[in-house]
This record gives sequence, structure tokens and C-alpha cells, in this order.
Amino acid sequence: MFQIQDQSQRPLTTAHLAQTMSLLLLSNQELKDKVISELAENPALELVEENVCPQCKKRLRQPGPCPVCSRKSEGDEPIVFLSPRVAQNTSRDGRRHDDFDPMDREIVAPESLATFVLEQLAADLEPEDRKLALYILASLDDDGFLQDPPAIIARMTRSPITQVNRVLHLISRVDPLGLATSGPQQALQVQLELLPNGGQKREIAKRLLEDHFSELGRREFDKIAARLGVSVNRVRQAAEFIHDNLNPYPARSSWGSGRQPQPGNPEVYHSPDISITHSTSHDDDSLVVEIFAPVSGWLRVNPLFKKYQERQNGDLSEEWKEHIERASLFVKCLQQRNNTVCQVMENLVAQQREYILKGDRYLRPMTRAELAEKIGVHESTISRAVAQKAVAFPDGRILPLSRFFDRSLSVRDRIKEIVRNEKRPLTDEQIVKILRKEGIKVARRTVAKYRSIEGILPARLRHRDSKGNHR
DNA sequence: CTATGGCACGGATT
DNA sequence: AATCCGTGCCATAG
Repeated sequence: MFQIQDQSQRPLTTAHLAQTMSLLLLSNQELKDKVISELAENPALELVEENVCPQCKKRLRQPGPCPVCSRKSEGDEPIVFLSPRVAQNTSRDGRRHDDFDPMDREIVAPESLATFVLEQLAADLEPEDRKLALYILASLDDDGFLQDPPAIIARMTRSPITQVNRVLHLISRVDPLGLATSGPQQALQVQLELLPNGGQKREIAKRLLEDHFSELGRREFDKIAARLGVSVNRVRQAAEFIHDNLNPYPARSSWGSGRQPQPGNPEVYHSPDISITHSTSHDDDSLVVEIFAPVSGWLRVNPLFKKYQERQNGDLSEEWKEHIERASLFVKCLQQRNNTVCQVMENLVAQQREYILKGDRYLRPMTRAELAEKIGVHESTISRAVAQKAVAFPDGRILPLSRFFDRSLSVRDRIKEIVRNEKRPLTDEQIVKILRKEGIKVARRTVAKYRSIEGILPARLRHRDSKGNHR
């Protein structure tokens, strides 16, 4: 059962639903591309770059209705506010503060990555390569990746493809290693290739990157191990090796808004779509949830089109009607997406406050279905909203949003602690007993599985580390 | 004989 | 309908 707020009182079309669904599924990076391509091919869609109300021209700092003229849109045409950070502030009691100003925490603009790279390259570049290198550096996205394949670059610059490849090769091997590759996978591969040592882990790591990248991102070590014919621990070590020594987002390592992958911070495989931080402006312990939007500015149906439509009494060419309809649909779907993500986060933060603040142990198991019912959407909607997105926690960890629905996380964390504090290595059976006393009922076999996931060696091999200290 | 990991099954989740 | 997860049974290593 769907319960959708339709702001302009129009009947919902199946197209609307379909598109809302597909937009929900996208991560920010993907959504950005989507918005850009939509803008490119639909003249009726307009992006107002500034954060200025298109009606009263005042500068705006909040999403939602314009506080000055208090109108949501021109006519009843929807407008969606695409601040780089849409913020909401949830305090302990779960109530929202609306006076939080997202613009107070603007990110410092990154320095020019291009000049930094060019300086290093200067010696190796032929004069005719220079222009090409410039072009390539200019077309990198925020993460330092090249969206277009070399063939396209070659055509755009009218250069031979061999030259393009040569320059790309050079660029990918100077300081932010793996720059100008097509994505995290290739970036990691280049970095691994250039790493001097690594031994056996390196071999496994190489295969992980080549053949099992998506599984690696999902941390399905057991699955990979099975298919590779290696033990889970080996795979786990290789994955650790990758995240300790390599950086999937080269442009973020030296500058930019991203966080550096830090030792002890596993899973830095995504740039966050959402961040949760402590409040700085309020001195209470409220949490600030920021939902990053892909582009900044207002997205709306171009008012000129709208006016023209009125003047013609709706008697427009099919093409124009099509454009206006499509633009309006797109904007509404985006609103829907933002709305859903907001609601989801609001609930998650309220429910899982303990987890966010105190750590894995306090995650309260919750299924997507429960959350769906609470919000009043179909459970598949939640699945889509949660998939493919990453959230940055106050402590700096960047984790997949689906982590909130990991039923076994708290138990695994408890097991980790039990092992850490054990004086003599405990067998799985003994761990089961301890857990049962705390009201956690699990089978012996399950403990073994969790141990494996966490990379804890069996009791036998954990033998005396003098004073019970494990590394 | 005991602790552990592999395989596979069933029920829950997506 | 497909996938994930906890668990039981069994072989094996120590």
C-alpha cells in the first residue's frame, strides 16, 4: 500500500512510481549523472545554480518552502531544493530542530588537483600531450575518475587513441595513484600493481580486485573464498591488505571533502551519501543528519515553458508537452526520493541512537519490513532506499546503510569483546554458555561462523599470548 | 575424544 | 522468486 504525498494534487501515474523507485535505488554519484543527463536532454528542466529562491530572489539556506515569500513553488509547479547538504537535526527525544543551518558547515573548496598533477608530469609530457592531459584532468569527476572511456576522449580531442592511452597511463601513475581511472576497481588495481611488495596476500588481493570486486565491496568473504578455493581467513587478510595500503578514491586521499581511509576504519569503499555528526551549534547531544544531494541549486520546470503553455491555452506541440510533463515528473520523483530518504533516516536515528553513539554492540535488530510499516511504504521501497548507499558516522567510519539491518552485528561485537578479555582461549562452546547467560541464545556452530567473519582464530591457535593480550 | 570447519537444509528476509 | 542466515550433522585434525 502506497501512501504518497502528491504536492500538486495530480493523479499518480505508473511512470511516477516507476521512476521514483529507480531514483531511490541510485547512490548520489549515480543520481548526479542522472540529473545532469536529464538536464541535458530536456530543455524544460532548469537548474538554478544559486541557492536563491526563484521567486523572491532571496538567498536561501533551508530546504522546503521559501521563508521569505513562504511559497513552495511558482504556480503549483514543484521545485526541489538541492542543497549540497540537506540537513535535519534530531535530538534525543527524536524531535527535530529546524533552526539548524546547513550552510554553517560548508566544505572548503579543494585546491586545484590539476596543477598539482601537471607539475609532476611536466618532464614526461611531450608538448602535444600537454593539451590532452589538461583536457583529461578537466573532465575528471569529484572522485578523480574518468567517466568517458578513452575512445570518447580520443574522438573529442581528435587525438589517436594510443596517445590517449599513453597519457592516461602517465597520469594514473603520479602522486594520487590511480587518478583518471574509470572507477575504484581500476584505481585499486593500478595502485596494487605499483606496490613494491606484498607477497602472497598480494596475489589474492589481485584476484579479488579483478574477479570479485563487487563481492569484496559487500564483504562477502566466505562467498569469495568458496569460489577461489582459499580459506576465508586468507581472503579476509587480503581484503585488509587492500584497505590498509590502497585507496579506492585517489582524489580524496590528498584533498577534497572525503575522509582518508584510516587504519582501524575498515570499509571505506564508498563516499558517503549521508552523514551523521554531533551537533556543533547546539551544545546538547543531538545528532545532525545530513543527506547529501548530488548537485546544488534549485531544480524546477523552466517558468518560461510554463508561461508559454498558459499563453497557448495548453495548445502546444507534442514535443513541448512531452518535455514539460517529463520535467515535472522528474522533479516530483526527486522530491519523493528525498522525502523517503529523510523519513528513513529520521526513524533510524531515533531508533538506533545508542548504536550510532556507542558502537556496534547497541544495534537493535530491526528488519526493513518493520521500518517500512512504520513509515507506511512498501518494504521494497526501503530495500531500494537502503541499497547502494553509504553513511558516515560521527566517529568517522563510513559504512553501508544496510548495516543498520545487520541482525547479528551486536552479537558479533560481544564475541569480539569476550575474546579480547579472555584470560585463556575459550572454545566456541564456552562462548555459547557466556552468551546464554546474557540472554543471547545462539548455536555453537553460529559462534564459529561469527568468529570467522570477524577474523578471530580458533581457540586452539589463539594460544597463550603471555598476559592474555592478543595483538 | 574434543574442537572446528564444510556442506547443506529450512525458514526468514528482501 | 531469489537470497541470506542460523543451525544440525558429519568428517577431520589435533
